[in-house]
Amino acid sequence: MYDFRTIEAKWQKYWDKHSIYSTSEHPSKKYYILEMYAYPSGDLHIGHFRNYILGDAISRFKLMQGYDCLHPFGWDSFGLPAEEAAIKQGISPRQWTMDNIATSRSTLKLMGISYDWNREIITSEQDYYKWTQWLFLKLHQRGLAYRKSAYVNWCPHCQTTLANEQVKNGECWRCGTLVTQKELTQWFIKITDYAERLLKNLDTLTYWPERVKQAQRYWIGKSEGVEIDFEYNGRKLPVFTTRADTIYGVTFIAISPLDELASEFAQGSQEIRNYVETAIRGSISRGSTSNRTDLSDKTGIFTYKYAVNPISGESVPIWISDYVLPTYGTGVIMGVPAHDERDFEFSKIHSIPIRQVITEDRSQKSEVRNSLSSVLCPLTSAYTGEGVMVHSGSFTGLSSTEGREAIIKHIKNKQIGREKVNYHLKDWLISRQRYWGAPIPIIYCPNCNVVPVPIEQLPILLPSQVDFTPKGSSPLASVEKFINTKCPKCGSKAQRDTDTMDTFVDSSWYWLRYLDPHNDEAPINSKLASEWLPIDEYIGGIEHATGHLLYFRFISHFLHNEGLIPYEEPCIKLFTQGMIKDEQGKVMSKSKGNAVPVGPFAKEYGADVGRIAVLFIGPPEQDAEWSIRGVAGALRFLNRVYTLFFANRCEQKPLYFFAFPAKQVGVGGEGVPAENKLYKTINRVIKKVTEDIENHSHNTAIATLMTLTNELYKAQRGTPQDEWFGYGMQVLVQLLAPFAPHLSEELWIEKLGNSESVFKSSWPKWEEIEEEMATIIIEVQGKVRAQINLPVDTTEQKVKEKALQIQNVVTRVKEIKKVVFVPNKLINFVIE
RNA sequence: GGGCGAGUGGUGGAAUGGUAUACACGACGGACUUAAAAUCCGUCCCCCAUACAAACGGGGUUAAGGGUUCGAAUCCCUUCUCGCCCA
Repeated sequence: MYDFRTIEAKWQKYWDKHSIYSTSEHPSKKYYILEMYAYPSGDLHIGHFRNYILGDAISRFKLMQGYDCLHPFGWDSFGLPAEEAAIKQGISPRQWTMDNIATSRSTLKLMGISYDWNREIITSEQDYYKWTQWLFLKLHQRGLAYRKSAYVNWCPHCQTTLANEQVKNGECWRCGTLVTQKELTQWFIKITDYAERLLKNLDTLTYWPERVKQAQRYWIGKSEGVEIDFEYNGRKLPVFTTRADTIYGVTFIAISPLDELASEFAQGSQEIRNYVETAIRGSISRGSTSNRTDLSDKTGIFTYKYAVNPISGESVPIWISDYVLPTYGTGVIMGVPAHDERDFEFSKIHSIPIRQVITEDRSQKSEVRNSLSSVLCPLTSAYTGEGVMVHSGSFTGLSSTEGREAIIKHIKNKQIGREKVNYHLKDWLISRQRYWGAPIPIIYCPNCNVVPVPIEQLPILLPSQVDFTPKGSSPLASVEKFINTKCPKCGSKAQRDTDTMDTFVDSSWYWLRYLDPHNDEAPINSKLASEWLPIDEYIGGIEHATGHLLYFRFISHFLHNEGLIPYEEPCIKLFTQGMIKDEQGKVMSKSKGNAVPVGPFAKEYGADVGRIAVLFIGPPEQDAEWSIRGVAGALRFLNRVYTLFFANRCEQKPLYFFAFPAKQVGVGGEGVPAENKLYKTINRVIKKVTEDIENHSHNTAIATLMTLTNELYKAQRGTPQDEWFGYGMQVLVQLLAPFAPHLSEELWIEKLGNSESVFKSSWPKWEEIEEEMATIIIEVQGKVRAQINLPVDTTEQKVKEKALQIQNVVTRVKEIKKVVFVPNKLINFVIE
């Protein structure tokens, strides 16, 4: 067993000393490879590690291909767990955070990840969050940060508000507590201004996984429709719908309990008041603003009020129901039970009439009119498809499409409505009532109202002596020294905003800070941005599809708009790696207690073994089960590679003395023995491994290297020694370097006698060897019966002749009906 | 409920229209060893095959069933199971 402890420590030191991973000041052929940075919650586990090792293999591969790589790392170090730890353990959040960073950083170093540590960033340090505050001010300056009072998602456990993207199935993304609604005045970022571009640009992201793009499309959720003004008591009651063609099927109006009108109705009736209050508290159902709730438990209450349908002139009852989302459309919906599933359910529960006004299209419209009676049969479920309008006044007989157009025209003429586009995407709520985050740089002045902190006064520092115990308001609110300040405009006594920013603000722009992390003049260096952007490849978890990756794109669009960066879209290729699960199939995480920490693992088995084990486990985009069994295989493989370098496995005579004359090494050398079997294998391996790394099929790349190792063992046994053996050894070490860098470096320098790092060597090139012979499969009726070796490009006639000489073939073939011939591959005789 | 993805040996997985099961794990056998571990070498889908054994023989097999094709793990349809996302 090779001594990985000595070898790994030795080369890590060597790489450090020779600054092998430091980034070029100005790249000539750049490759910006980025892995999602980490939240420092203790030590890293195998699940995190998979992400970094993937990126590291690619980065080293690109390095050897002659790219100037930018491969940085940093810490997403603001956030709740630091505060919780502080409350429990009594150490300061900053201390806890910095300790965790130190542990995790040393683990990454132990695993030999090729980060340029000079560019490390820590979002909770003032030299970073100063610029997060700058970003907020910039957004504010452009009118994209605004304050409003609204019902917002509130996590009772974390005692803070949450963005829509942080509510999963009505539960808090961090702690799983049921999210309720609370009315608060908060800061929002107007991401909806960019909704259209964020949506449209998805089509240009060729190298993003389809499922991420699809998730973002759904999340942005564009729907084109109309707003139609119903009338209540002389007031306009606009409703949004994408199905104006169903307007004659409206049998009720439903408004959200959070709507103003609902509270107005509540004042007149104890019963309604009770309902509205319960609904708001969220105890009736999962009252998140982002989800229309379960179909099964739609509650509601009739108000005994009626609205007028402006097109049919009918009176329709007004209901209050919690299945109406306050934030979607106008917060008021027209209920068309015959043609909307949710309305149908609601009608069934509350015995509201159902009226069908669309019938399936039967191309002959006259036939439709004749069969109107059939429409009167009660529906057993909503018909949500398109069709032909019936019972729709003067619109009867039009198709859904024609009907929508006609109705739009009609409401425009009569000024009772307008065309409207709606999005599911909502503005980004960023205020958090917690301590460990970037303070919002806003001052409230009794005279000047809301005043942004002037940029030159940044950073607004987090005070250190604070009571973090959650009280439902920000811990900063009780720090007199922090809140009391002077108005930057008029100089009178004023108070600071006491909330901190969502940590997703920090992570929306960190990838830009890596370009020039120590710049204290500006957050972003535009010149460097033009040299390094866009990110060539970004690697991270799929769970960020509609959170981070949306904010990340949005902020990139915004900064592009500001002329600070050259591209709208931040990254060309996105790779989402699968999760690591335990043997019970549960996702590995610290909170579940099944996390395998990387640090102790590396000390016991070695970094290279861990790297190979993780990469060989399966296709990187798929989930994988972590098992210690895979480690044994990785260890055995690396040991076999190492042992290959010692004659008869006695550690005296290194084998490199077999040497490989320079003129023969590589492509197109004189007298290349193309007929040599080992030479052919080597070239096939170079090609396969190169292509596999490019496609991120690291598992099969390693399998191919195992095959090469096995072949070299066979060659080593053979006598006389194969003259290409030495070349094979050299190639093996180079191809292995991205995966097992320490061992490769050891063998490259100490055993192969090179004077410079293997990462300074250039990636082996392969020669396409013209095969002289081809193996041709012989099939009868599509079943394999034989195979023969023939010179390449043998004609169909010749192959046929040869094939029919084979016993196994000729006995089956009597009358040939057809012959399928694929040159150099296959011949198939069809007989019946 | 909707959308997307997956289902291949004892296990992780390879093969994306042309020799199914590469590579590894594991198991078994052999070599080495006083012995063990380690290491090296080899065997391992099912049936024909119920005396034992058996391939350079035949047949079958990629969740189940059907279809397209000279030829399907791969493309299409139906069903089942699992996973993720959205409701």
